[in-house]
Amino acid sequence: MTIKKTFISGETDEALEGSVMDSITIDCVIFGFEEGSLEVLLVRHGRGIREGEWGLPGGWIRRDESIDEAAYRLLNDLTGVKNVYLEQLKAFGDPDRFPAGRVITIGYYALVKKEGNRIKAGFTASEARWCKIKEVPGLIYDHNKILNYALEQLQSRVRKEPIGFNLLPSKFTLLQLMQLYEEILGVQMDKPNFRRKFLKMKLLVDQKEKQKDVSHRAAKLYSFDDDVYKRLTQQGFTFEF
Amino acid sequence: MTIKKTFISGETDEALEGSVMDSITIDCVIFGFEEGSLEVLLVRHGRGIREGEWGLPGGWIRRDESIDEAAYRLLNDLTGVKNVYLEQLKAFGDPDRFPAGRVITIGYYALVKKEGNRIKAGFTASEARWCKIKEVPGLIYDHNKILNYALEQLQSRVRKEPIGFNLLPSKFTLLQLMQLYEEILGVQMDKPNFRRKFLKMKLLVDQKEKQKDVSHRAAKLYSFDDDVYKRLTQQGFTFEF
DNA sequence: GCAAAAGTGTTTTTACTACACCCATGC
DNA sequence: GCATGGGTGTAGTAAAAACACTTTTGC
Repeated sequence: MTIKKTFISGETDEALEGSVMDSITIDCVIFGFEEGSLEVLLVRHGRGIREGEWGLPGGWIRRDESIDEAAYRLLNDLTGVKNVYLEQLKAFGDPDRFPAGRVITIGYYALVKKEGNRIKAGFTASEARWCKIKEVPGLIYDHNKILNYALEQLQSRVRKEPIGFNLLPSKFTLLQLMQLYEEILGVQMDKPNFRRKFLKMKLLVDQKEKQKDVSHRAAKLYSFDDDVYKRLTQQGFTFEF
Repeated sequence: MTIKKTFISGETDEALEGSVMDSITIDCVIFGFEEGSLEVLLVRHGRGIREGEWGLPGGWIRRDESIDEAAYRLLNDLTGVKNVYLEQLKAFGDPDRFPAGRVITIGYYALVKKEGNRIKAGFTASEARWCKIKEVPGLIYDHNKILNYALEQLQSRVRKEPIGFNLLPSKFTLLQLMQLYEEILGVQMDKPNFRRKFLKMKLLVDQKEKQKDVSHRAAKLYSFDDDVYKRLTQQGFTFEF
């Protein structure tokens, strides 16, 4: 049984045949954060029965690249962004998850800064759009299942590793950071307590700058520095929220 | 490129050809706990260049079963035990991880109660043995990498879900439970504080029984009941250690 | 002055830690 | 009696939660 190797990517069958692995794909949950809402990047299905329906961006794995490299390549093709946080979720492989044959997919999730970075959805043949996490429609195949798993993983990770910053602009206020945590974890937090808890970690770098053009007292801007985090980690610090 | 579909399992090539998926395998980290030590089940490699070396048990995925089912089947074939805790880790897919061709493997880890359950290592062609986690030798392919990942996952999970019980006899003492946590997490704990913290959760079922034939005061026996946990969870309880 | 968010101070409650100490059992 | 692990009590410390309050800025 040979499966036509196009379903999301716009590359041609001929270019793919033989150069990629059989029966294994990658699907990627790309998270963004804008105006207080967590969002995910969806693409419209190009061909086949499910044409017009939305799904997660995905593609095939080349024979000479690792699965991490494949995920990174696909992500870069779709969004044009580099240096994003990318991590594997796990493999999804129910026998009937893909109608045209037995295909196992390896799920990934990525966190991207949306500041300025307009996604270049036009790179592939498919249309792409950001969708608020609470408004995600029914997706093709088992993509809702993959998305839910990605959300759980994000909720779990964000409390144990300082990865939330990957969704914020490089300079951000403490309130933005708190709202990000509130949105991801689905909880309400106390502003004063959040400030103290985060500042006590000495993890944030004071940018000696303030917000501009806001109709209230301007907040200090901070940034996250991975070197600072590494230094603290070596001193025995463990991030936990 | 066709890869001979035998490397750990003793099944014949002929029986496998066509019935299983290409280029995707499963490898399973099976944890046990005995005499205060965490152990892992290793099998001796049957054929090929690496003959005689040790590795993780693994096998192929049939075209009509899910990957979870495949892992469960392989686990049952090797150990004979059922109703074990089994969870996927992730996919491992460096291009050169498997010398005879491009094969992606999906890692699983299992927790088994060793009480009485002698493993039936003879079921497959390979020899099998339990190995203390601190004495694991160099393994074939990337199996040490998979094992390390499994250990990290176990350490992470055991603090957030009550899964440690799957490694203990169905009736156990609080000290046994504490030693299990000490061994898995690699820390020393305070006995009185451990007792209180665990008992306060109201998660353990008092078996109204005591140890016998011990040369010290006999300890109460407890058991873990999944229904009790579910009930507590519904009431808003979240396990955390 | 008012609204809106920034930022500080303080009190209360809760959880964690580190011990000291008594209990039961086999040898 | 003593070694071994079972089990309880308690004081001190640190963290988390709740909430009142002051500050800055644009309109």
